[in-house]
This record gives sequence, C-alpha cells and structure tokens, in this order.
Amino acid sequence: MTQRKIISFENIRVACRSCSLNALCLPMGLSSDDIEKLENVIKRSRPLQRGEHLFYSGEHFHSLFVVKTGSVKTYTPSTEGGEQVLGFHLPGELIGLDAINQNFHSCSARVLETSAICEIPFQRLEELASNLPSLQHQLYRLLSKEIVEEAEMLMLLGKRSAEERLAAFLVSLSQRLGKRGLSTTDFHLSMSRHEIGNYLGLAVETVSRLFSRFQDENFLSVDRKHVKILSMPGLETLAGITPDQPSWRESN
Amino acid sequence: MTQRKIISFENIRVACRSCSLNALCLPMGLSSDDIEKLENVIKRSRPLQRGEHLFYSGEHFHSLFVVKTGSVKTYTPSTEGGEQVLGFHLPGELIGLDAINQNFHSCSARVLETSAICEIPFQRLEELASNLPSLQHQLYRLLSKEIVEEAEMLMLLGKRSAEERLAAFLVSLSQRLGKRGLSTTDFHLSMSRHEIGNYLGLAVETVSRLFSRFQDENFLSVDRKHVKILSMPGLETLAGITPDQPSWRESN
DNA sequence: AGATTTAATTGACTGGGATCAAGAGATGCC
DNA sequence: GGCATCTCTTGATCCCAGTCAATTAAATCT
Repeated sequence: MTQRKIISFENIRVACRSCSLNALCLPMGLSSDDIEKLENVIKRSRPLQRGEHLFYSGEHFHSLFVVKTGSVKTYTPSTEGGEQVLGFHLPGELIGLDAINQNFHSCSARVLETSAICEIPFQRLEELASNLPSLQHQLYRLLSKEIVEEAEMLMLLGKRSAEERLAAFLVSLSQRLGKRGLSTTDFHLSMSRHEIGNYLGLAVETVSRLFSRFQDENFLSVDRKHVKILSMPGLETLAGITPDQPSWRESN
Repeated sequence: MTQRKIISFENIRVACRSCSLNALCLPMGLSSDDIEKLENVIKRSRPLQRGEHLFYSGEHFHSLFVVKTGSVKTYTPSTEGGEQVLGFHLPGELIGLDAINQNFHSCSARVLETSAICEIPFQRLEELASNLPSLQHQLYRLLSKEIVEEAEMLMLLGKRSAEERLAAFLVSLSQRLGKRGLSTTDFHLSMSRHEIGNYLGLAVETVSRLFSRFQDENFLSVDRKHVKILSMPGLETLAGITPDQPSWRESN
C-alpha cells in the first residue's frame, strides 16, 4: 500500500516544450531556448499508483517534483498517526519547496490517484538558475507564491466558519481546474471527505453535513466523489468572497 | 498615527559585518567578501515609530526589509476593518517575501514599537545573487523557511486547542528571543492581546483568560505586557510539544 | 459471490470558545 | 489635571462544530 518511492529505471527525457502545462508550470514565461536547457535537467519516472509516496517527512532532500497528471497531497505526519494535510496538488504544481530550508523534507507527499510526476534535481536546477536570470526569478516567484497561498489558508483557518471554509475550498478547486482546461462546474474529488476535513480543520462529519446542506440548498449536486456546481455565485457568496478583490489575485 | 512610509533622506551605509545579527540574518553563512558586496546594496533609513508602516497591502514591490531592532507585525487587511495577523517579526527577520510573486505586497507591515529597519532593493539583491551562489542559496533557504513556518502555523490553527496555541506561541517567542541573546524567561510583549488573539485565531477574551489561568497554575507570571515564564517544561507540555522532534527543527 | 474493511451519511448530545456585557486600568489629548 | 479612548480582565450566556453512535454504501479481499 505505502510502497517505497520512485525507481527511475526509465528516465524518459521530458519535453516541456510540447507539454500542455508549460504555461502554468516551471517553464512559465521562459524562452524556448531556456526551456530546452531546463528539459535536460528534468527526469520523469514511471507513473505512481494511489498511495505511493514521492517523499517522506524527514527524508533527505534532493529533488523537487511537479505533478504532470493526477494529484498529490502533502501532509505533516504528527505523533500518534494524526496528520495535518497541507495541500492538494494538481498538474503543473511544484512540490517539495519546504525542503530547501533544512535539506530535509518537512512534510510527506502521497499520490491520491495514478499520477505522472516530473522530478527536478534541485542542485542542477539551482546551477541552471544561476545562469538563467529568468529561471532564477521564476523560482523566487514560485516560492513566494507558496507563501501567499499558505497565508490565505491561515486566514481561512483563523477566521472563517466551517461553511465558508468548504465553500472557499470548492471555489478555489474549481478555479484551479479551470486553469488546466477542465470543467469548473463538474469535477471529481480525488481526496476523501476525511482529507478535506483535515485540510480545512473540520471533522469528517461536518464536511459531510455541509455537502448535504449545499446540495439541499441547490448550490451543487454531489454524488460520492463527483461534484456539479449549480450556482457558482451562490457558492462564492457562501465563501465570503468579496468581489472587490483586485485583479492581481487572479494570476496563475 | 498611520503615517506614510520610509523617507530615506539619510541612507546610512550598513555594516552587516559589525552587526550583531549577522549570524541570524541574510548574511548568515556568507564569506566576509560576500557580505561586503551585500552591504553595498542595503539601505538603512531613520528609525520608524510605533504605528508606521513599512509597506501596505497592494503597494508596488521594490524592496525586502529586515528588522534591525524593534518588532514588526505583518497582516492582511480584510474588508470591513478586519484583519488577519500573519506574523510578528523580530530582529534579523526578513519581511516582504510574499511580494515577489506578483510584484505587489499581499500583506501590510506595521511597526509595533520604535524600530530600525534595513531596506534591500530586491532587484539589486537578485542581481547580486546571480553572481554569488551562496547568497542565491541563502535566499532560497529563507523563502523555504517561511513556507515551513507557515505550515507549522497551519497545523496550530487547524488542530490545536486555544490552550495549546497560546502556550506554543509563548514557547516559540521565548526561543526566538533566546537566539537573539535575550532572556528566554523574562520578556516584554510588543503586541496587544487583541493582536495575539487575531494571530492565533482566538478572541481577545480567550487570550486574556488563558494568561490568567497560566498564571493561576504557576506556569508564568504576567503583568500587563511583561511576561515571566516560571515553568518552561510546564508550558511546553501545555503546548503539546513532543520532545521527539528531531534536531533539524532547531535551526535558525 | 460473499465476507470484511473502509468511507460516508445522519442523528443526538456536549463542550470549548465566541459573543455580549460590564467594570477597571492605562494611555493619550486638550 | 481631567476627560475620553483604548486595552485588558472577568462573568454570564449561547451556539457552532466536535464527539459519540448507529446505519448504509462502497471498495477490497479471498
């Protein structure tokens, strides 16, 4: 079930230039020449199955990872089997940035469904970035973006009600799927109710009850892990989204 | 009260090499030569008074800031006067990393007491980092460190009780003061109860009650903003600190 | 296909912490 | 100095969401 990690017996050369994610992913905004140099550094391994880990908390840090297809959750295992889910990661998202600090991973990363993953040896990336200012800047940006997103999450956990949290989660997920060319109103949840609750600081039962209520109130229809959003404006209102948010929040 | 920002009419050259913080701050681990190059980039302005801002949310990003003396809080102002406090920053800590992402500050930074601040124009820092791999790495590390710290905060807000939150806050503050050569058991809180509560996702009244209770139970004595910790082990227990934490959490 | 385990839903109850309210100190302002 | 404002403390009450418990529905195993 929780098998050991990537055995890269087959390091396929990655072609970022022909990858549909390159507008969202690390190569975002780089020149074609620079992307080519980046490709030489990136490795791709066999697909991982649900339950496999990219890395474990405490493990030595050597690579960052990017989801190519599928989804991944990151979490900090706490003593006594408990855990705190830190995030759910969709295609194009970079994982492992927390590990640069101490050369150890401070969280674990587990695949939620069969997923293809790109691996980026950090030292080689760092060397490359020294010579490519635009890549260096892109890396700073991605680190900074993670900080901003976690800060938004702090706000959610510190100030918002259960209803606002789940609504905000669904709206945010919908937007992220949209950026990847998928439906914003009709999608599949790759994580369990338990994991959603853990992520949002809520009990499973609360999450379940809220799904039922959102359905009763015709904001969405839910069948097991399949969600159809029926009223996005309604959900946004529940999420307490203030439409005065400046446009710079929209990016990537 | 909320005056506009730093008017650097007097850009004193900063001498990081003779600054007592250089073991904690940006220069950490750099060679003396590299620190000298860094000094050429850093500006210092007149001291700021309580209530003045380093920057406001939404403002254009040009510089990072480091607290030299005093303390600063960062927060995201939300609609209707509410706010979420994101952090309290002590000498040697870098502020503004969230702004790299979008070239806008996504939070505001306000001085809690008269403070000296070093300003680091980011573009010049970035250029310098391209040529100094150790500085480049240090920057990645500091960004990563912020991510780890926010993740720890997510855990606190998502899973811990009010008692655990306040105890953890005090233990953490004590440790950070200790690293700066100050007393770990006897210190002054530069922030209000309200700000502590906001930061920890608690009501002011809850914070106040907990201070009283911790005092009744002889874990500490508190007089207004002055705190004396009487039983650090006791507080650590309240904080739910598992002493099995590996040593790599201890750094900086 | 049937047995076992795990995930999800729903109901009943409880409690931690928010909210409301009042009073006591501080601090700032003419 | 004295009035006003803001901060902090303490008490009383309430309610949101957690916990406990039971049922149903899926997924996994053999």
